[in-house]
Amino acid sequence: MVLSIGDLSRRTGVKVPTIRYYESIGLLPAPARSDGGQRRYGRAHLERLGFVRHARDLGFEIEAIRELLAMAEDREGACGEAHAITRAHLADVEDRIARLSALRDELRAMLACDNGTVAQCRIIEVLADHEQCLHERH
Amino acid sequence: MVLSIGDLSRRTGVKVPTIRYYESIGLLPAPARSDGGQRRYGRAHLERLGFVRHARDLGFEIEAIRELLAMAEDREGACGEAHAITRAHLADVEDRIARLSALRDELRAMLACDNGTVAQCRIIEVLADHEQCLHERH
DNA sequence: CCTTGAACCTCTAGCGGCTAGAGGGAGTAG
DNA sequence: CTACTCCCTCTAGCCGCTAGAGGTTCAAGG
Repeated sequence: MVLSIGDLSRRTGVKVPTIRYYESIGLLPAPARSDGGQRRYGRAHLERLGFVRHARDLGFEIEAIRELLAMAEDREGACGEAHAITRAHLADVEDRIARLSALRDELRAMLACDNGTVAQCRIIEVLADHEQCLHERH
Repeated sequence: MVLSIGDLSRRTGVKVPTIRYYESIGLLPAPARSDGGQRRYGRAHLERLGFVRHARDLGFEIEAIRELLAMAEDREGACGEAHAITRAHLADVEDRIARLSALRDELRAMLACDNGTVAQCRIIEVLADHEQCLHERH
C-alpha cells in the first residue's frame, strides 16, 4: 500500500496541511519520498495517524497523545500511565461540563425578558452587574 | 477617582497586560496619561472593563462583546440584537455540553479495565480502533 | 511523447486571546 | 536622595492549526 499525502488525508479525515504539521512537530515520522520529493505513506502511517486523529477527536492534547503513542508501541509495558492520562483528561472534561452548565443557566436567565429597549434589558444589565448572576462564580 | 493600570487590574481581576491588549484592539478607549506617560483611569473605564470581564467569563467572544458594548451605550435602542447574540451563544454552549457529555461517557468506558499490560488495555485499543466507541460520532 | 491540470512541495504569516520577557522610565515612601 | 515598585513599549511565544504565495511533480488523456 502506497499512499500520497492526499490519499492519507482522505482516508483519515485529517487535512493535508495538518498532516505536514504533525510531521513537523514529530508526532508522525517523516515518510519515504518519491523521486520528485513527494511524501509516500504506508499502512503504519495510516494507523498511527488514525490513532492521533481519534485521540484529538476525544480532546486529548498533543503532548498527551505523544505519551499515549509511546505507550502503545510498548505492548508488554504497563498501561497505568495511560489510565492516569485518561483520568486527568476525564476530570478536565467533567469540570468543563460543570462550568458550561452553570453558564447555560445564566444565559437562559438572561434571555427571560421581552425585547424592549436597552434600558430595560436584562442581558445588558446582567453583564454590567455581576451581583445579578445566579451563581457567585461562573 | 483616579486609578493606575495596576489599581484597575486589582479592582476588575483583569491582568495588566490584558488591559493593554484590550486597549490595543480598541475594546477599551485609550485613557488619559500622567505627565510621565502612565495610564490614568476613571469610573467609566472601571465599569466598561467590568462589563468586558464579565462577558468574557460568560464565554462571549471579543467580537460579540464589541457589539454588546455598542448596544449598551444606546440605552434607548432596542435590545433585540443582544438577544440574538445571547441566543447564538447559548446554542453554542449547549452544543459544547452535548459533545463533552458524549466524550465523558467515552472516557469513562475506556477506564473500565484493570491495569494490565498495554496489550490488554482498552484505552490504547479504543484509540487505535474507532469501531469500539460507544457513539459513531463523538 | 506531450500536454494539461490537479496535486504536491516549502516557506511565511495569521487566527484568538492572551502571556512572557527585555530593557528602560516614572512614581512614591522613608 | 535613594530604593523600590510600578509602569512604559516592543517583540515574541503559546496551541493547533489554517491560508496563501510561488514553484514543482505526477498521472491521465490524446
